[in-house]
Amino acid sequence: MDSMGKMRRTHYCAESVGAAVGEEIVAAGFIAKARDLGNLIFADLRDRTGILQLAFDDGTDREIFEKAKSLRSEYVVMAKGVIRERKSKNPALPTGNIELYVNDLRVLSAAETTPFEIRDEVPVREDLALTYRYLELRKPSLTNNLITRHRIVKCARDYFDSQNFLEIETPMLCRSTPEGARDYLVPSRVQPGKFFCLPQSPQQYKQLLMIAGMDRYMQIVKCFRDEDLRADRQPEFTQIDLEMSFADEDDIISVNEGFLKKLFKDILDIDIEIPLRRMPYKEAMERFGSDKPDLRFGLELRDISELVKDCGFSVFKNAVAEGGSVRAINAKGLASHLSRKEIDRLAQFIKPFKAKGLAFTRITPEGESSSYEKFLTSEEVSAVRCALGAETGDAILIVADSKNQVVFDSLGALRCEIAKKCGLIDPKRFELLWVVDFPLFEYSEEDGRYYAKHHPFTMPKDGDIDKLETRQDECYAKAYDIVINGTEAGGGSIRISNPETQKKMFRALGFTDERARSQFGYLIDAYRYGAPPHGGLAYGLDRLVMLLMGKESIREVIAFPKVQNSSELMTGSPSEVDQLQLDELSIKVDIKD
RNA sequence: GGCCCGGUAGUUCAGUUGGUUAGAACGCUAGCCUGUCACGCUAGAGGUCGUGAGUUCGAGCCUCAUCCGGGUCGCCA
Repeated sequence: MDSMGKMRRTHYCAESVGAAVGEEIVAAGFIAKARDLGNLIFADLRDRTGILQLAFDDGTDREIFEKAKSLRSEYVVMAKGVIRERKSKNPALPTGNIELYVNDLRVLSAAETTPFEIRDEVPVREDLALTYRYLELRKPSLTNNLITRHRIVKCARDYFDSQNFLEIETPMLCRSTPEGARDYLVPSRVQPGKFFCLPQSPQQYKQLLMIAGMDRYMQIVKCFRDEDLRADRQPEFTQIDLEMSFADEDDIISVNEGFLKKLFKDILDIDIEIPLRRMPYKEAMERFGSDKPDLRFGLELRDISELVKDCGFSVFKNAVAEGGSVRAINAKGLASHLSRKEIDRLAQFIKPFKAKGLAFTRITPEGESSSYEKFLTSEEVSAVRCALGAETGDAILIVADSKNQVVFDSLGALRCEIAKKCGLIDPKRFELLWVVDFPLFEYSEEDGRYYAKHHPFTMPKDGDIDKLETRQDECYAKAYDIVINGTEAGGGSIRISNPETQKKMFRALGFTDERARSQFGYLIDAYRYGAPPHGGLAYGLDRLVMLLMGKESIREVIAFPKVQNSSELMTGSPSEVDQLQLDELSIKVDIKD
């Protein structure tokens, strides 16, 4: 093995295009690929910026040439040489017109054959890749994801700094509060039997920072939720968290539209039009069956309850009679994509959303078929078709249920599934919108009580404050979500800053004064000493990066992600700990089967 | 906790109705090669078919259990 000695890098690989032909430079990195042609050797040198081709030939010093012959993939080297034009260019490579004609080569570290090839083109089983994540991260695509993530974080810091936000850190060891996601607990050694929890978000601290007069706060902050994982969910994730004083909904939204505009310009060179569209929650549900609608394609829902409430198809009739609805999607021009077999598959697809079935009509040039029209009068059939604008080539898909939520959930999921399967989504397109006017409460039939849809500090709409304790189902919230391509990228609300309103809110949620005081006493007290009106928003940074990079999984934009059972395969966490550690923390483990 | 999909060479995969010695590509090793860049050519090594039971004359293939990974519903104020 060689040592670097006094040799130091002068250029990153991709930067070498800026060097003059004939200039002597030093580059360093990993050997991506060595090609030995006999008396001519090429080696692709890779660093985080890209590839630079190293060249050795019969003009090369014999000792260096022999060393070059020994190069294998992933060897770590430092190479000094002269930039020269290539005899045969490679237009696929940014540095494809030049190469480094090496006159000094230091092999700094050899490498065993890696468990998988370090190439984007070769897919690797995910658990294997994650076990050797440090190798997978060498792949240019993964490297690029982390670089872009860095640029997004920097963009956020720069923008919010320019808008007078202060970045302030909040504690990672917090007080546990029930409701919401499960907490990760941290035992206190000095107070046996007591626990900290890791923050699900710095929500209460940032509100207290407003009361502290910090005026505008932001933080790039890790958050923790002990819930099951998904493609877009990790138990630890990062938020761009912010809060501002003397602000109402419009102020928060407009500051953030400035951020989003800069973000899309800086990262993707896309000009997004602001102000963004705003859509009330109710409209989002009725048109798209979702509170995070993907607006890159149509397939909107239509309520046909009125048209079929008296029809001869009992499924439709009963759904309406029992207080639910019958809603339809016209899959315009997709009848040929949606074969009987495919429709059967879709009927299975919506089962988890509790839909009992999927009614359909296919209108193809070859003929028509329908699962329900035979039960309807010809007037009813044409009324439905007319309402949906159905014509030859279309397929009508209908879900009926006595619970509207079931209809929304299944059709909402269905329209996304159809769009994905039929290729209706342009991957280069970005559709951003604010979903606003959320209900303040959510009723849990299981528990027989209302829960805060957002959190218990969310300000009701002006005018709804008097209804808090009597008509919970009619109360709306000063809350808003930023939705990008059907993904909730962030959300926030205006907070209650009046102690009287907060008291009402707790009562509406069924909290006794004592329970509110024991859980949130410090916060209730704080609002007694002067609180500016304030509100804020938090982005899911990982999701934002994933969306901007067009990635399918959040794991692709996190350096060391966890897998579905929340393990980290590389280090093997979580793990058992030494009995001494447990004893010191007064913890007894009792595993139930 | 439920449902669905997957696990075969270092990697990505194929493997017919259960039937001889389990294949391919890439990678790896060795040799040749002066313009390659998915280099080319020649030769070679490399397999507990995730694991454990069971059915069978015979299991990569069928059954059961289990482990690992992915997707999803519940869950995520």
